[in-house]
Amino acid sequence: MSRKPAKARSGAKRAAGKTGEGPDSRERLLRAAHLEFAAEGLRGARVDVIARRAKINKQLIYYHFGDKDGLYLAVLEHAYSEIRQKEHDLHLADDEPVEAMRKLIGFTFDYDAEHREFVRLLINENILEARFVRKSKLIKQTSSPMLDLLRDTLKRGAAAGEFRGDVDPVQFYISMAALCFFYVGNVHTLSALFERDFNRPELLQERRKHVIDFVLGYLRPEGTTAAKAKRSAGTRSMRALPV
Amino acid sequence: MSRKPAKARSGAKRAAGKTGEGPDSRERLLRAAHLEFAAEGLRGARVDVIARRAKINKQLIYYHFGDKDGLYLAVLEHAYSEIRQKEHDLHLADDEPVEAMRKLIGFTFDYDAEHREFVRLLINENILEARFVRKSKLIKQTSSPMLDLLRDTLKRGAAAGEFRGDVDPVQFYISMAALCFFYVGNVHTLSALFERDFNRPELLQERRKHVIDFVLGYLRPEGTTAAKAKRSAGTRSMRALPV
Amino acid sequence: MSRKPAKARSGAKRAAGKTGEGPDSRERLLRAAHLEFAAEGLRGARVDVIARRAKINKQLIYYHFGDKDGLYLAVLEHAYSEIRQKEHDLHLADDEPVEAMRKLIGFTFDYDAEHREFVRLLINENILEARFVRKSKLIKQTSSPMLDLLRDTLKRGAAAGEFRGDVDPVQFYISMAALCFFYVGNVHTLSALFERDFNRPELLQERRKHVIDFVLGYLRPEGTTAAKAKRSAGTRSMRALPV
Amino acid sequence: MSRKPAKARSGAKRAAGKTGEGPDSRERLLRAAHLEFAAEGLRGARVDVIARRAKINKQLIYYHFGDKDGLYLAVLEHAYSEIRQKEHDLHLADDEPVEAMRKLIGFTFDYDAEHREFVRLLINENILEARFVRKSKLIKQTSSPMLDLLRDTLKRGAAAGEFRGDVDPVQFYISMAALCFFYVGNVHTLSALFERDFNRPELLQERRKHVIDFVLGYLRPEGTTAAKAKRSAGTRSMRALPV
DNA sequence: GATGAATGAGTGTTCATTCAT
DNA sequence: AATGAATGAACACTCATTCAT
Repeated sequence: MSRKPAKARSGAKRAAGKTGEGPDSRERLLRAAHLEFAAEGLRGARVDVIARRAKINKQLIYYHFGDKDGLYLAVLEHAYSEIRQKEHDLHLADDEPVEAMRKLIGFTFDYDAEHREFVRLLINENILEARFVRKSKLIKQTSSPMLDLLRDTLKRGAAAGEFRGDVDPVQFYISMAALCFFYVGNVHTLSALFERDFNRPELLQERRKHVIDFVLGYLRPEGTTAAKAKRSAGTRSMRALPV
Repeated sequence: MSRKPAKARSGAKRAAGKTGEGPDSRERLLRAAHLEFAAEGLRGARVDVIARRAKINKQLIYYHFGDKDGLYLAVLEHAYSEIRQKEHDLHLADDEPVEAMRKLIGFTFDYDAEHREFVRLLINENILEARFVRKSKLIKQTSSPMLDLLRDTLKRGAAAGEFRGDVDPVQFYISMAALCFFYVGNVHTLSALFERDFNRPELLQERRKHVIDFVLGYLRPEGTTAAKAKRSAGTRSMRALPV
Repeated sequence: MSRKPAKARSGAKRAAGKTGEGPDSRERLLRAAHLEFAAEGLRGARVDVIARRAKINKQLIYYHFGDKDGLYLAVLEHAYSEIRQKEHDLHLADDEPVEAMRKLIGFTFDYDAEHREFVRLLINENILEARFVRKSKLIKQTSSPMLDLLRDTLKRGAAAGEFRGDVDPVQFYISMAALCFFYVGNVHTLSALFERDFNRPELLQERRKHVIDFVLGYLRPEGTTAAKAKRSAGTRSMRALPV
Repeated sequence: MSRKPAKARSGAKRAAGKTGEGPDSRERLLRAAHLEFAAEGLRGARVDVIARRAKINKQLIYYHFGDKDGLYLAVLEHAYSEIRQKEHDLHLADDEPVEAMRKLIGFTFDYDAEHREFVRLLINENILEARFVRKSKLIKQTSSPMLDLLRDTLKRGAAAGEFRGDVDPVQFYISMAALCFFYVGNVHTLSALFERDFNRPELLQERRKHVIDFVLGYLRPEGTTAAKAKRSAGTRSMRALPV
């Protein structure tokens, strides 16, 4: 890592994807690096291990990405891109506010639960004080649409008398993300302290339900019964809002 | 060739505290290690750096703690102990439910915000899959009292008609911890994505208020106005529930 | 923290020999390691010293042999291979029994005397309780032919009435090896105790003669005069039977 | 070892033995050191391990023996002394030549077989090029009587027509020692190569018999039948001639 | 694109030895 | 005589990176 600065080749090429190289060594490399960086962190990850896992020669990493940092950034951008792509396919604006919110929370939870390497990657990026996210325009550009969407949903819900009216969208977004993310990210210490395995499917579902319940419980307008907010807490798979 | 890590010394002595040996190198060592492990993780932390910061000879680390892992475990246990000690001094059971809850949330948030190294340590411990927390009886033993206390507070609040009655204490605890912890732990990526500095004092206070609001909003019994739950959101510094 | 030794490279290549890479760093490495291990033992040998002597980068040792143990094993196998190779070129079976035996003893003595590092290596390997010899199939496989040859020679000699008939080949081999090996291996304490330098050429020759005399003296069939066994005790350089 | 030269306390005291200290910490220390040095060699032996095994404080070693080398020398001298003491109690001169020789060989073999740590110590001392034996007057002084005794026995045997007359006592001594010592010292590689466990009691006895047979076979005067030399090859426990 | 060999700067750990009491 | 704490100098091994082809 940053022992001697080298110039990364890629750039435009990186975005362009495969240029007809072997089967797809670049893809394999990114995948292997993603797993290794998630599991070990930037510093902990070993270039040799990544190369071995991707079944490529170590030098190729330097050829493609300049250095370890370059590879890490590529992995991070790739991971964000993937999510944004999936988000693009969702149409939350078409749903009613409560239903949209339910979907949003459920999807966020599910995505975190099913993509622990991604959660790990974000945790690691915070340990690095977001050094790479800050560097990447690509990543930052894609976060505003989701906030706009959330703001709109909250507004529609408040107008319909289904949500309370004093909700700050940014704080709300952070809270919702927190309720999902924290559980997945801290599952090991939680499991150790409470002496149960929070990764068991039943407990995951229990948590999922609780999170939806928790968020909708907060969103209730003053004087509203919670009962209404309770039906069909299990709707799944829509859209994730990564941190 | 394999080298076998030796066993660490002390134990009883460790708990007994300083024996009057001047500037107390052992204390300095733990403090320096805490900071280094929090900043760099177990693997990333450098034994040399810790020794230099503690102004002791590197070998002394091995003399006192056996190896790097031993030092890490000691730091972890020390960190948990410190909090438990502080908890012991608080008397949440003496307060009314709503007030107690307010204090609890406020303190949790404040503790996380003021002890980022501790938050980091826990994040890192999760990256290690809680390998060390699981190993430590000391740490696990001290988690149950706090859960009992929380359970009791929720029960009292529900009985008084101030809290909803269907709250699972464990899930609730995790959620409350999440709302505080996540903000501190992920402040860098959040700041980068939303392009503002979430560490600024005003934003910290705004978050603090939001978290209390969010939790109490959820706790409202059905049909209750949120207004009541809003007064005096600023009570500070009581008790933290670390993960 | 535990570090796991990596696996060594090559294998086939190792046997294949140099690939034309100039001064052949691998060869130099083995030679340097042989000397260092012989002089200092496995534990006492210093990787840095070996690297310096071989004029290569220390890391290369790990690249080629995995770890210090791997290098030691390679040296051991290389040393045995060399001898076996030399043995292959000798044709003891073509000689008359007494002459063959004389050659065999002389060569064993000479080889030990001229390859003290090899003697040292074996001594060291015994200190290690033959941990590496036991591990190596290569080494074990090549020991049986020489035993067969010895058995055959003894049989031929007995049939011709030149050797006694009750000789156990294994015990005999050990005894012959002992008479040569011990002198070389313990030359320093022997020299100190008897206050003379047993490494002086005349003393070496005296010993050589004595050993041949001793063995042939034992081999005499009952009732035979020793005189016959005495002629031409000086034949040299044929075949060594290392331990 | 020789990192900073320190002055050993002992000297006269060392020879004088205990001066009324604890139970016998000095004895325990020597015994523990003997085992550790035999097993690991001078360099390989660990001062901490010795201290732990002897159940004394590490510093005491430095108090008593100055440094590691001093302790090693003390162990070596102690080991030699012990044997000389035992030798003193034997009265080989009283036996008939053949019987005396038989006893001598048997005892040498038995002593080596039963005191492998001593064998190891000597091997190690040779690796050190007899640096310490050479330094020690005590050790050298005690080797001549045994050579005189051997010379006398050979002379008596030759005069009686029971031994050949051309035997060099020094070479003979070395050969006899070799036949015993080598087997014990190289038992591990021998066992590995011949794929049997040469430490098994039956094989030890077989070897013992062979060695006596071998030596007496050599000693036969010209024209003598071996049969005579064969009776009662099993007499035991008399006197050892260490190297 | 792709590869094997090579390298310098660490990195955790060990060890004999000394200090202060 | 005895002890716990402290230290400097190694030491085996690792890792990101570059060279030559």
